Amino acid sequence: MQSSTPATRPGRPRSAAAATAILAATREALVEVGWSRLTLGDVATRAGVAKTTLYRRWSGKNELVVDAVAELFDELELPDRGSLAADIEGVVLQFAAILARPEARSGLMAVVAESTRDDALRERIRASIVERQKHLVVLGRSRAQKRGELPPETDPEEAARTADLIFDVVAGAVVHRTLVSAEPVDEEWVRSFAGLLLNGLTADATA
Amino acid sequence: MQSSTPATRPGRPRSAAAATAILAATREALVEVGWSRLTLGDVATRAGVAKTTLYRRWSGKNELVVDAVAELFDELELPDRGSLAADIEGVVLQFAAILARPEARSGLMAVVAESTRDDALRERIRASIVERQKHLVVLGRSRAQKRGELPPETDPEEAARTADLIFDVVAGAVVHRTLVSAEPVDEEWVRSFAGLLLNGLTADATA
Amino acid sequence: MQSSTPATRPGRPRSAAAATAILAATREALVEVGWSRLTLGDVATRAGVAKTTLYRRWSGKNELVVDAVAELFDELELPDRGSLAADIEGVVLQFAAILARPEARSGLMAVVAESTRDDALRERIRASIVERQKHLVVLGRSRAQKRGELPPETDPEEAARTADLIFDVVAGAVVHRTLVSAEPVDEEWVRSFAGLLLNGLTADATA
Amino acid sequence: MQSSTPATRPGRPRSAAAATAILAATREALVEVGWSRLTLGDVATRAGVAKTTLYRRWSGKNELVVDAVAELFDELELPDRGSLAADIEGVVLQFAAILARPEARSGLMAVVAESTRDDALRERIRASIVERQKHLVVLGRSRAQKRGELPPETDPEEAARTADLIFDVVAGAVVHRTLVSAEPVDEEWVRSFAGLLLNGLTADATA
DNA sequence: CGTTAATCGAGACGGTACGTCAAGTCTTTTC
DNA sequence: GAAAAGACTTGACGTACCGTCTCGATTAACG
Repeated sequence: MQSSTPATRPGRPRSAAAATAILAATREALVEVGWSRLTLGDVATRAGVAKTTLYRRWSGKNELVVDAVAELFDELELPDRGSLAADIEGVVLQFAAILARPEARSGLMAVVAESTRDDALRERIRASIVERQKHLVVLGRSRAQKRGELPPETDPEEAARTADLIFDVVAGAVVHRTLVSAEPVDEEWVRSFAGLLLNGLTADATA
Repeated sequence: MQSSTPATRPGRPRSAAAATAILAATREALVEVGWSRLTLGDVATRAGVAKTTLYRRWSGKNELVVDAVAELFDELELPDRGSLAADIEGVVLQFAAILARPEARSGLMAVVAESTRDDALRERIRASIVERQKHLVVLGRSRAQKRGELPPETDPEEAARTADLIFDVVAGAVVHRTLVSAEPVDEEWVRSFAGLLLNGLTADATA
Repeated sequence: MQSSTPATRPGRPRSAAAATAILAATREALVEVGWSRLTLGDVATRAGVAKTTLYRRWSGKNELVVDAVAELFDELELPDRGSLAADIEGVVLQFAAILARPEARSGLMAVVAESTRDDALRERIRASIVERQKHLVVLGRSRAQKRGELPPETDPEEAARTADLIFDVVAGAVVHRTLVSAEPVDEEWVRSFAGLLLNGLTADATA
Repeated sequence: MQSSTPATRPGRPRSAAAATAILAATREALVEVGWSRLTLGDVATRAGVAKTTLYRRWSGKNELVVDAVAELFDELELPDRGSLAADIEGVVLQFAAILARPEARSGLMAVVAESTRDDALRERIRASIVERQKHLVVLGRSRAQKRGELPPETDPEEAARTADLIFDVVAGAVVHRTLVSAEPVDEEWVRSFAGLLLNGLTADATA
């Protein structure tokens, strides 16, 4: 039944603590020196681990940082705030808060940049970060539909396309505001943005 | 008065052709090897120039790539297509076409990533790329106002904030769709996105 | 009396075959990759043995190779060819034949080199290789004395010194010819060398 | 006429001081840590030079050590001591004195060992060390011939073969005595050895 | 028309990090 | 308790670029 992961392999098992320490050390190094000056040797030292141990588990800097950053986004959640507008504002603020942390800022765009020439890396980003958070959009919509704020979807394919569009707009806008425009994602901006998005969605539905 | 750019400095003047050749070589290298494998030595060789010459004019890889990529975005323009929706769709498609080119994909996100820890670099990006294209938003809006599609703005400060918001939403969404989701910005997606944006803007205005 | 090899010790007994396999694997590896690229991990793999087993019996590469090479020199013997000249020529040719084998060439000088900074290793080489073959000189001399080719020795201490000298001259000349000058030890050279040595010894004796 | 070595090549010329410092540092390191623990990084540090500078000029540890050791043997000379016996004893003592120095002991046998699997290295050793010192044999012989201690040679090819034989015997015996037998090359041993050699040569000539 | 001074090419330089490899140890389960 | 298996720490490897430097050789404007 569990044959894919044999109960016990021969030889000394991999230290479970090492992975944790390495990812934490990676984030620590991202905070202190940023992506481009981050070296795997330094990460290994910080984690109290040999460089070879690190290379045994990750194929390089890119993959390591994706995993280290992905854990940050697992904090995101969507508490029910009573209205679609409030839910959007809430999750946007959470997202912005994560992006404000230097370990995310430094690493995220860098691996996205690298992924433009590395399909495996892009897939890893998609699987570890993007897809893992996309459920928030689906959850928010279904709540809004229950509340009657949005009409029930008819075509499931169309629904998936819209979810993707919303995700691109929300994530893209917040990232661009934060990293490119370098302006704060404060309550005022979030209200404007959520208003724009909400009107777009509801008007769009009736159009 | 001529102190800012002295008419003639003593000594041999800098070769005008060199700068052009270097920027072209940079884009060529970006296409072939991407950002992370791009080396200034290679760029110099491609440009038929000594490394010294390159360093005399740019302080490093980041600054060089910003300049090389910035030129790409100067192609953007906003021909009058008769309606706000058509104008938005047109410029989004143009923007997506540039982002589809490997010299832009590889370089743009990378320098943005670097800029999270380098204020001078971020300012250079803002000045060379972001601000230089933001006029498109202003131009589009004023056209739409003339056509009566959008109400005239009352508060100029509010107008500037809205222009920034629109820019972040448009640029962010297209970049995210292209580089993170890695899905094509085709006519269907553009229509959906422009619809969302347009409804958001007009409904927002009347709300 | 059985204390040296207790009939049954607790636990799994050491495999007797392992030592043989390891030494053979060492020689095999010496032939294929030479001393400097020989790794204990590779030897263990070739011998079908875990690295741990190897380290349990030898303290390192040097000791292992000394043992592996020493076995080669046990082939040397001194059949009675009827005259001192013929005996010298015979043993020199045998010695040269062993030195011509890659497992000896690669390993022998390397461990000698290491032994210049490792007294224990030098002693191991002396005991395993040098002293074990020095009896050939003594045997050859006593035969020549019986034949009347050499006068009987008077001072046993002087006799030991002369034996050492002969050994150094013979072994040194052959090694130097083979490994440094990289010229073949063919019959012509052996005849010249044996002639030189024989004249030196007999003239020296009468002088 | 001097086109083989162009007067000035383009680019920054190589530092002359670097080569000197590197070879001296190599010998220093040989003394302190020996061959097997000698690392090129350490040599570079000791020489106050970057590792790359070292690799730009030598292809590896072997070649570097050959050059470093070769310089030691340039001290050898053959002052006229009045008789062939005295000349031999003198040069043997000089040779032994060099071999007694740890920088020679550690390095010499090691590169010879390596050369058993590297033809280019063996050739380098031959050219830098062996051939460069072989003239001592030729010089000693011609002096002895002038003195009437040795008959004039008739066949030049035979003369060359004999010179090679003598070199192998002398160098081989001293090296073996010093490094393998690990016994001192003192005046007593040298007298015995020179006697053996001298008798062998003169008797050989009359045989 | 010959200074003069900054440019240009070339390439060596001191560094830093790379990703790999082997050494020798330690921690598992199996025999 | 020895053995096979393999993860572990350590440290050197040889390479690639970095950004700086030192050369001789141009190349203009200025005197």
